Amino acid sequence: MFARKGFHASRVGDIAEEAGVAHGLLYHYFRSKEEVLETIFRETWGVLVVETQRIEESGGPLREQLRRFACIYLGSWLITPEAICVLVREIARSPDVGGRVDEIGAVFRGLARMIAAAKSRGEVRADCDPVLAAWVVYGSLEEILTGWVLGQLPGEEDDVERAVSTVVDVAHAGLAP
Amino acid sequence: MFARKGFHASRVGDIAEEAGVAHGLLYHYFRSKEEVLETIFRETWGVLVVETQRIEESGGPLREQLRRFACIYLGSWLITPEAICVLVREIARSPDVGGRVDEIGAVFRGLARMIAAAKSRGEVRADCDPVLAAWVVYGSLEEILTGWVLGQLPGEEDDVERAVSTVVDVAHAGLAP
Amino acid sequence: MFARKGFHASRVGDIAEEAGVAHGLLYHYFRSKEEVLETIFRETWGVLVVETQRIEESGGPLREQLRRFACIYLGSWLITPEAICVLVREIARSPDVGGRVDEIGAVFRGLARMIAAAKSRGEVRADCDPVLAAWVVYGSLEEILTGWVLGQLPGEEDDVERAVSTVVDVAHAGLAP
Amino acid sequence: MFARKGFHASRVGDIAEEAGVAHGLLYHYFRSKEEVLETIFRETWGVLVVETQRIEESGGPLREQLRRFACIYLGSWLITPEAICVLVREIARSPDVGGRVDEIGAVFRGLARMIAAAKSRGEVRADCDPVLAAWVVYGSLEEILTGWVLGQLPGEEDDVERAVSTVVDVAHAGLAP
DNA sequence: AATGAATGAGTTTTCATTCAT
DNA sequence: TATGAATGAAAACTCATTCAT
Repeated sequence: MFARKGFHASRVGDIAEEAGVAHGLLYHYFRSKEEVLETIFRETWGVLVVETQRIEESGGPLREQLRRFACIYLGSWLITPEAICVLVREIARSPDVGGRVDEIGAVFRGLARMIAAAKSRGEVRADCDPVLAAWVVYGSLEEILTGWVLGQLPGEEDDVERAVSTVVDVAHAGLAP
Repeated sequence: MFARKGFHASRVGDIAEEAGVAHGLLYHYFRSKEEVLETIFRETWGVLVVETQRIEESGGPLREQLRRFACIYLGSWLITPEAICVLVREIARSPDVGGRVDEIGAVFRGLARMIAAAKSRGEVRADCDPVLAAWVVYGSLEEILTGWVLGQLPGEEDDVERAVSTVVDVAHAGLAP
Repeated sequence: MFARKGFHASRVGDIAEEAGVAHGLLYHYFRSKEEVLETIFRETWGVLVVETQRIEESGGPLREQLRRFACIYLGSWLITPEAICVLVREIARSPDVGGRVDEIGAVFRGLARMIAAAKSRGEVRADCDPVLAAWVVYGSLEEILTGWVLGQLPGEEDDVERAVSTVVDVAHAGLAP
Repeated sequence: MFARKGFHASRVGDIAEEAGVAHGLLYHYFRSKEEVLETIFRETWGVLVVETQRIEESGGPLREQLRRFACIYLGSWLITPEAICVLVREIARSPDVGGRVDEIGAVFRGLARMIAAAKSRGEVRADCDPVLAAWVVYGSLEEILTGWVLGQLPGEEDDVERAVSTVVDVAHAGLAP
């Protein structure tokens, strides 16, 4: 529902109808409509957080890490496009991100640490701020997701692969000394 | 109002109060609350569209064009931060972008044309898709704006300059052959 | 405006626009929108009141009086159809007739007196209540006007003549001893 | 509520209060305030339509049919005076009859057919147009209802009987050859 | 006489949420 | 678990009316 109509335009009744239950029942499982969104966010984003950690911990050359990160991130479009819709449109920049900023930050910080580590290994230019670089890389990925969500960019399986390569190529070459 | 509380949380009465008039008067000048947002979008985005065109037409090396583009785009944060807030949070990815997708697309297409032209001049790698590259570059910029809007990234004058340099460096090096 | 859209659906601005002036000017000539309706009523109805009095005073056989009454009443459709629209739809039975009931009553009482007088001359059945009869006659006329107003009955010039004859014939024969 | 204050002056809250529920509940059962009126109309008018058909089908001399019609019609004043108020004041001639004109027309056409049939049996004058005659008869009835609704005419039980007799006498004698 | 910006009371309608069953 | 009638706060929007100019 949220993916299709957006959070505000989706009525609790719509959600319940989609689920095939009476709307009252929704309140057995969620405290509020907001909590439904919250749940979608946590379930979707949680995966990305965990994967990001795993990538960070597993080490390896930056290029490889970036590739795995981009794969997870952009690849989720093929697995759960509706969740990505909600993430992109309702969460990432909503005026209510407030409460979620920490969990989102976790991914950013992980990415920044990877870049910082790579920098200390000499894989990244000395004049490059890892934090800013993390935002640049993340922004590239999110924008491409947005293009898919809005139907502005073709988002079939091989488009996803091409997008991964493009982002990784640009980011890697862009950061390299 | 929209910058501070978001579109949905802003009541028409709030807007009118901020403007120091009765809420009824708002309907002399705008057909609806939605149209107020629409107007903010057009006035803010229009500038970017025009500037993008100008940059495209003036030619020059890609690096220079990217720098000017990033300056305009990120620089607007220092000039009209509230308009940027609204752009980032209420417009770029709202479920109602629908009607505005064309005007937004104009900037993307301009950027893509610049990259394509540079590619034909040999300034860009042969295996690089200008359209995807445009999304990558644009995403980098918008994400940084988002960081500022959400207060996650310091956005003072010299931060802006650094951001411009970072994005331009990464993009240029990332796209170069 | 009232004839076309009805009192409630007509905005003061519509009326002013139709008149080719700014809506503020309306309040130089009328105290309120309601007073515009009031004025239409008085100007239209006043004629009928006067004519009814004249018919009553001039005497003559009932049939002749009925004919003149029906002519005035139904004939006004050809002269001022819009005023009749307003009369039929906005005034005669509106929940606000309250204040106008007296002026409307004047016509009814005149008609009833004519019938009573005719009865005393032996032109009307002895078991006939002149007041009820007046309502019957008046109702016949108003219903036909209504038919024209609603476009349910053809209301061209000769239809009006036929209607006059029909009502007069039925009423006269219906009341005669 | 509508009978007492009229459609426009009745607020949704009034109706709900009268019904002893919260105003929001009204929208569970009706799509809008307008639909409440619509429902009253259908429920009230439907009875008259059915009865009119029955009278038409049962045949018999015109005088008898007119009497039954008048009884149903005027008699409803004693049974559901409030519904009649609404019918007379809010529906019969409102600027929005538009959508109801067909259902109202059904009664008119039935009445006209009865008169036409009587004419073919020689019970009605040859120069009488059944359609116009139907409007005349119907108008007589509705005007008397209006008199009761507006409190201009006494509407007790025996007044109703007298009114029936008066209308039937006038109509029958008025139409007879 | 004329304008139209400005006012703000008033009204319908929506919809998340509750809760008796 | 499950229902859906019931609630009522909230909000957008309308429009008659005023009044400075």
